[in-house]
Amino acid sequence: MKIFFAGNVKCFSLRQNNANKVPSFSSYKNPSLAVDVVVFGYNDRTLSVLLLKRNEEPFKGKWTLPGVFLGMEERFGDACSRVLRTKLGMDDLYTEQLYTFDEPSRDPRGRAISVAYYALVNPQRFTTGHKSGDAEWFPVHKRPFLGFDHDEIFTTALQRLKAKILYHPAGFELLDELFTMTELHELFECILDTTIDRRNFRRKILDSEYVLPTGLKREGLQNRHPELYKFNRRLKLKGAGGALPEGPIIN
Amino acid sequence: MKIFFAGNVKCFSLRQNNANKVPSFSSYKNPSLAVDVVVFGYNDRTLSVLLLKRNEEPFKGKWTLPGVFLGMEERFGDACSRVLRTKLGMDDLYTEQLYTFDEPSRDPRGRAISVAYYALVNPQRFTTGHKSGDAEWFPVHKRPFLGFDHDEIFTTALQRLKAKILYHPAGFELLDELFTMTELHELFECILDTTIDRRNFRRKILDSEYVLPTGLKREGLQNRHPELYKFNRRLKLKGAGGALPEGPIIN
DNA sequence: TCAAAAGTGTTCTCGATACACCCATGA
DNA sequence: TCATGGGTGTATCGAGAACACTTTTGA
Repeated sequence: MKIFFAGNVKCFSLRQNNANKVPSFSSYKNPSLAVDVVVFGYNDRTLSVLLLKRNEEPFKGKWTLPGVFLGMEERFGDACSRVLRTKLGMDDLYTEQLYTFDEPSRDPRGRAISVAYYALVNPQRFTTGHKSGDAEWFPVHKRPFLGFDHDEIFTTALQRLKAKILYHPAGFELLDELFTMTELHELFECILDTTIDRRNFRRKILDSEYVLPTGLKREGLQNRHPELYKFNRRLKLKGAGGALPEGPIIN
Repeated sequence: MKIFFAGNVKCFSLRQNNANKVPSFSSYKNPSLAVDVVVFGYNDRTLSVLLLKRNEEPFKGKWTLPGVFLGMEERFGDACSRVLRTKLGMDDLYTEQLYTFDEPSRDPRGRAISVAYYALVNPQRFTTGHKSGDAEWFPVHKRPFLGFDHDEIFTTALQRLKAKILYHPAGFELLDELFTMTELHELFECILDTTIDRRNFRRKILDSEYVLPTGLKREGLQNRHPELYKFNRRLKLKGAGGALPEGPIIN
């Protein structure tokens, strides 16, 4: 076994492999790896985040983001899905890698690196079936202080979400399969924390190809029955490497 | 010592600490951690990337991004700076965390996770003093195929850079302290790989507060001496959490 | 018949685009 | 004096912002 850069312990070591000339790592003395997930939900005209109450030290009794430690053969994205499935009973969510947090003192137990993800979910899809009874939705503006560095992670996620929905049809993941134009409008106003002219918003969305009319109407309300739309999942995204649409969804 | 989630090896373990009730990690059997850096340089109207030729297996003889393994107490951002300083003799560059790459087979030696950064540099600042003689600039459109998953990392970085310079005054880091409007114009055309009307670009930049006139002129050319500008480093960034200016720098 | 929300249309303005022209310099 | 790039001005067009009116529904 050989440690490179003598005098400064590195996060790897090499073993010579006899079969071929490619050496291989011996996994040894590396920081712990974790995934933390900012789960955003939208319901009742409110953007919320799902938090777990810790029942172990450190930060026992504090609210934190759900997370897990990475499996030795596992990918971060899979660990993220595992958090959602195991701890929250959620499947098939929109998820995106956010940022990697590595402040050495972020976990008092020792060096732990967290690759943060965020997920978008329509909470009505998962009203029952939490595996963990300690999970609770908090409106983003009324959330408690979080343990670890999770306040920073959350803030980064919210900032990313705000920037994202302007250029990418991710926001639709927060709504039901069918939704009215007013519901979509309120969602954008809520996430961006601003007001948008209702009529200009409608025209902008309809002129784009993000949304398809269904001919159905939402009934049972006290007023005129609004038309129901659905997200156009066959939309071809243009722009930088197919990652972005041609222009902003709204301004 | 106790391994949680028995039957599925996790990337951490806990030791009870007797002094208080906070357990601590024993660093053990975790994937190797590395930092890889996409160094962008702009010179002679060309955007280039700095690559290193490997003289060890795996990928011996192939070009790769410069990188290092993370020190046990080191932060990724510091490791990134260490790459630039130690391997390339560069200091004080604009750097930004890009993405974390974790494909299990990305390194044939074993599980290795790479947190990728990109850096912007004016190559003329570092024409001499490479610590490594195997470093070479390649125009981004004439680069060779890279070892490991570094083609994917590079592509992600270029995509990010293109999106970034539209909304954030990062591009200035690629130019000299003083630059002409034409040089700035050519930089944007080069990175975005498009043509921009020279006169509209000038007005847009001057109407913004990204650039300050110096009263100096670039002399020694064969034509009219163009005015020199400098980047306005006291610019207050507005928008989402101070991360973004009010609107796009150009469209 | 009335309140409340949904749906449609019009005007105005500002910024982006597409241009043409003059100026300064060294060869 | 001329080629070359630098600097300035202007007309046009379209998208976005501001805003008013009609329609549908249940109470």
